[in-house]
Amino acid sequence: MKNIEPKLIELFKTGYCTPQIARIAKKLHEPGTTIHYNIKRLEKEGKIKAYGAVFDYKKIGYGYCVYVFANLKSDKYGDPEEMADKIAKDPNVESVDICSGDFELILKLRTRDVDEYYEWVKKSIKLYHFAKTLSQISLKQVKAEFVKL
Amino acid sequence: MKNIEPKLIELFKTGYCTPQIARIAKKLHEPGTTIHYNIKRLEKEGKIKAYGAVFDYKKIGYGYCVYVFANLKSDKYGDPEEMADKIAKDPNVESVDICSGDFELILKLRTRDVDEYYEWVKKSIKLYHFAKTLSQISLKQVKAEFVKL
DNA sequence: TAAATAATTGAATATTATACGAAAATATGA
DNA sequence: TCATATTTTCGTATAATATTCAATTATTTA
Repeated sequence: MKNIEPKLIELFKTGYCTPQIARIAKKLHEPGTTIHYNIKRLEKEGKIKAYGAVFDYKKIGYGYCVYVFANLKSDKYGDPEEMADKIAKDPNVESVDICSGDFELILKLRTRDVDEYYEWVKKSIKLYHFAKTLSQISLKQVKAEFVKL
Repeated sequence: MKNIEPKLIELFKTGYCTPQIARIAKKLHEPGTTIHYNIKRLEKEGKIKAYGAVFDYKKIGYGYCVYVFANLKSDKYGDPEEMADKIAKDPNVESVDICSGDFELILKLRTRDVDEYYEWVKKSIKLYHFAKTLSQISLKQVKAEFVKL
């Protein structure tokens, strides 16, 4: 068939969704126009970055979830933001945080399985100038993106 | 005024949003009804758990972000899922993962500031039977929930 | 290969978001 | 304090959108 599913999943990761004003209006017992006004303000102020879907990652072939703690090589050590921005573009990376302590970066990574994870690590050591990484594999994802799984 | 904003933020954390079928149809050059059908199937199969918003957490008063690694006390050590489920209900907790290694649990926590974080820790040690915790404070959130911040 | 099941699609309908304007509430400044 | 400006609320009208339905086509199953 047309196999629209993967395209939808890609679009829904960070967008192509919108608030249900009518439902919210009923729920909060306020006029729809008032809800509309308040939402538009939230968006204009930049408080809302995007509307998207939360998936059952196991069911869409991203069941393998790893937290990666990374050190950058000395040439990039002083400027973790440059690498962080580059890593943020990686479609397998759900989150990127810059930290103090033993590691400069904390990543949350989603892949299909161990094999894909291994491929990712090999690629990333070069690409992102990792000096050392420590990984913590999630045995069970109980909650993600504020949604109970 | 009515101060609808906090209510909206609460609703948008895990729901009250919906796909934009018309926009997707245009983007993918497919009929709206086909898009509709495929989305409904994704939902029925449980591949999509929810539609919600991603925020600029700093702007909505949740700018302090901490990764918490936790050990459970011996009485709960053998059954981390029970505690994980309880922690998952915590509105400050964005994610909960059960892990192997030095710590059983990895949490991602969002609070207004250090003070609120400290209050959370004090509460949680008792409430969630933590034996030991290690915290990693995010200095800068570069990406979260697949959205570049 | 026949029958059953699943997926695509257009037309009709129901629902929903949005634009607009008026009124109310709040903030600002002398 | 009062007048004025700005922000927020909200009803009505309209535009846009999702959804239902039924027919057609494609795919799977036996």
